[in-house]
Amino acid sequence: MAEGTVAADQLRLFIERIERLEEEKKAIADDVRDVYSEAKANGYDTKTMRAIVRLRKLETHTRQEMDALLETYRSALGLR
Amino acid sequence: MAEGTVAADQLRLFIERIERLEEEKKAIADDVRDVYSEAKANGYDTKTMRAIVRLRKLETHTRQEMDALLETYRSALGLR
Amino acid sequence: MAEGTVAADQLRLFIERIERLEEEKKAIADDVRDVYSEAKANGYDTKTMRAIVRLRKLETHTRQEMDALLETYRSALGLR
Amino acid sequence: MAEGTVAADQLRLFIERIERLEEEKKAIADDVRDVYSEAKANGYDTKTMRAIVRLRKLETHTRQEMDALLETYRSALGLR
DNA sequence: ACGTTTGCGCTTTAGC
DNA sequence: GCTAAAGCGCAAACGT
Repeated sequence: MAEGTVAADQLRLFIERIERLEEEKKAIADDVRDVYSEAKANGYDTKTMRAIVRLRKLETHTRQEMDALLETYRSALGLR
Repeated sequence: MAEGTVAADQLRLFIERIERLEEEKKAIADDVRDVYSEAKANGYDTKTMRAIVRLRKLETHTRQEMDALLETYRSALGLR
Repeated sequence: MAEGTVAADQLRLFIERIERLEEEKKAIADDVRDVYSEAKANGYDTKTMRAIVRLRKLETHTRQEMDALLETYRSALGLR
Repeated sequence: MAEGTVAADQLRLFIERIERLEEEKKAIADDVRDVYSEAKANGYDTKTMRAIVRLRKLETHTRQEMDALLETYRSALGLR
């Protein structure tokens, strides 16, 4: 079998793995939508919920960034 | 137990389900990145690969639209 | 003068306004780079500085998001 | 006054200069958005406009690369 | 100087 | 239909 074919097959496999993963990702995104719909059906305000999720994510990021900054300080000051 | 507490618990569960799903989604996105990295390590150009994935997605979408249109025609014409 | 020409002139003016603004934006981005360079020349660690700027921006966003969420609560509960 | 304080003050000034510049940058980005909105209100398709701006920027960039190459040749040949 | 990695801006999509 | 947020691609910045 020619080398070109091997390479083409390998590339094809990479592409297919990516496409499979992206399908999974989309499926999960749909699940998220479903949860919001279910919450809405139970009388919750989705706009508020989205704001809460966003805020909590932001707080997590801030916390992680603070830790990272501390690490950066240590490195910059040569502490260990 | 007060109704407010029940509602708060339920809301909390919805939020947690969403956050869990978003973590899964992020994990898959990371996997996609890994596949691109692996492909790059095997000598493939990731930018081109991304273009291919995008194109194939578009073609899939176009194909689905064509199928939908065909269905519409069938229904309109009473064919089955 | 034809209408088509008028429209073309108007579009051209919009495009040029945008391009002018984008040049200004780029100039400011260059200024930011210069400040980092100057700080580096004064012995400061730019990586740490960037982390600080990023953290402060994140904290500002978190604060704004908290305010927005509070507003959303008020609206959702019909408070005013 | 301690040296540490001086350094802290100087660092603080650098950070504030950067933050001020980034605010200006954001203000200009908002102006750009406004121009697109105004163009849209006048019946123009913003997506197409963005494509035009992108294309012209690319052409400018290509032109600059050509100029730079010419300069390189001049230097290499000792022409002036 | 180059390659890798991360941050930033843009585009597109989803919600209202 | 418009506004806003999420995802993606690119480019600059860091480390080797």
